[in-house]
Amino acid sequence: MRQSKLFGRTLREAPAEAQTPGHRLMLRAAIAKPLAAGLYTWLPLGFRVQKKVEQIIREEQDRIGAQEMEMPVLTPAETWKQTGRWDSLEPITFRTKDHNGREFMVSYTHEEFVHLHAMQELQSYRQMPAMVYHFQSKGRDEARPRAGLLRVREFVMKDAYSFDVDQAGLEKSYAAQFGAYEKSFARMGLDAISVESDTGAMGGDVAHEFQVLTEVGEDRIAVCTNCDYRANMEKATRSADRDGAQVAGKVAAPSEMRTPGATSIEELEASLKQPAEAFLKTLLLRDAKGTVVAVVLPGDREVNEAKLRKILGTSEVKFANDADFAAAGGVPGFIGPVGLKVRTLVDSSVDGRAYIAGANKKDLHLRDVVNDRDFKGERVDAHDIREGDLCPKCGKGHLQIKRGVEVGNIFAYGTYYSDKMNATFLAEDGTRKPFVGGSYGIGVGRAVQTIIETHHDDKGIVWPPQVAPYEVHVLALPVNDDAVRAKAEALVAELETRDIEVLYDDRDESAGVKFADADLLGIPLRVTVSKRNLKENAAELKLRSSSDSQMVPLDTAAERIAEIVASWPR
RNA sequence: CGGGGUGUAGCGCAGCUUGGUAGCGCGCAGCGUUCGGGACGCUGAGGUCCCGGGUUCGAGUCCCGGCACCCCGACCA
Repeated sequence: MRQSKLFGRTLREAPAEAQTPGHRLMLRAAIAKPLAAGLYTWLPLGFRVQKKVEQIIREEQDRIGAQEMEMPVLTPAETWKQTGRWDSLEPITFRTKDHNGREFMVSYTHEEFVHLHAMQELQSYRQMPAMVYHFQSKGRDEARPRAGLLRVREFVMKDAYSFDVDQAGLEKSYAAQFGAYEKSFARMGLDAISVESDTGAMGGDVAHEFQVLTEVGEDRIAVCTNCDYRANMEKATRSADRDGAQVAGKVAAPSEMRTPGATSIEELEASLKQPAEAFLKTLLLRDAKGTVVAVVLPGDREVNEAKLRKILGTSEVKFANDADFAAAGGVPGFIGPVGLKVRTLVDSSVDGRAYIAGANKKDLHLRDVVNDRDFKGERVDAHDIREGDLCPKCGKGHLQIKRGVEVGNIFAYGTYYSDKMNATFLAEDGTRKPFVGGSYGIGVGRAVQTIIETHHDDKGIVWPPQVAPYEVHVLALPVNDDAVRAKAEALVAELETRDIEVLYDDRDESAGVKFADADLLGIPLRVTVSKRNLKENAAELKLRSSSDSQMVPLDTAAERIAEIVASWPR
């Protein structure tokens, strides 16, 4: 490919909207360009990277026996209505109608439709296990697209679906996908770790996310310093780090104390000279239906909304209003669990000690409040874990909070969809049984930008060879020198006959511009054919990932380059 | 959806306070000199100043309304 003809120019300065390093480099190196908020066009260089990433995923899916197919982007409403997701996905999906008024959704995911096909194609247990996948665009009307390709409104996902006869089969399929994911991400140069995750809109119980730890990520991940425990914050738990021994017997009954104007934990800490953990924090919240619930936590803990939503089975948790307070018998600023007339959830981090809690009377708190003696509630895990908490798995290591980009996820949802859709097969015993399934997604564009986020230096991208848009970048210096141009073009031609992917910088630009652009584009091997090098009848070879270079005789340069390219991982 | 910010040439920005013929750098085109780390000179092209309404003799600038984009949060895979 002649760089002078390349559709896509490099930029010396990044557009102002670009925030993360990868986003800036993606725009400067002409990988992809925005069309509207959260909608991106792949330019030719980026398109090649996307296709290479897809090919790696494809090979690993094929290796575990998944079969590639393709389902449409536009999907009919009736099927979504069978599983209830037509309504539940309403806020974040794009919808349209055909000329007859029939409703469609731009596919958000394809569980419903792959089940529809499975019902027709998989009639007998003999045909399972079965796995299919496709690369297809997904539409998601994100409230806030951000950071280039990291969160967009339309993107290509590899989504795979497994169908098994029972739970044991599903576990095998799940493990196979897990392995394929590890291989896929490693091959594309991503250091992805698996973490336990919430199942969100997909339903089911078991789920893992594959996260690449980087500061630009928007997910928060708890990672143990000692063992392999890692979990998304919306799922992470911790080991109790203090003795929860019941001490109620030695503690006096609650007594009132005056705390005028102290309506927050901070004010109580200051006025009573006690640490935050000596207090009980009581939150009065209401769910999407307006049902009110109280959540009791130690004063030094925050509630995790994702956990709470899951516990309550609701899509939304808001603070209660004045009427809710009145109905529950609480006073804002002085609310406490004792005597509260509302469903009460007590977080697992509340232990047996004597706490100071709101008295549900203005300017009054209670001291010596003990859980399960002075108040009772359902025990739940609804708190945010934080840096330094004890690992729930090994009990020795401490948890660190890191940021990550979710590049893939796998869900074992079981019969969640087949039950709702009555999707069954004929089992060995002659009865009809529901498919036991899982779904497995990878965001291709997000993976590409994450590769850039984690493979660059101050000059530009440093592509892992396996996904680089081209393998070799040949620079002619200067291109209007007849001898230089002739030698460079001969070399390019020879490399291309060896099936090496070459970008040839034939632009009439200065050396500085060409070297700077080569660094920016990040093609793994740079080959300079110049007037200077020609005096020694040599070409200079330099790896983008290294600062060293070597001179090789021109007549054996193609051979040497082919060796280097052949040595790269595939 | 809440909070904040920004819309002026392909990109980065100034001009707006105090209304009076739209600028700078990079990039782009032509010519010449250069040619191993973002060269130099000369000439030139390129703008519905986000959109609509208003005030005014006159609006990029002031007022009203809208839209778009970015950031933080909420939400979300």
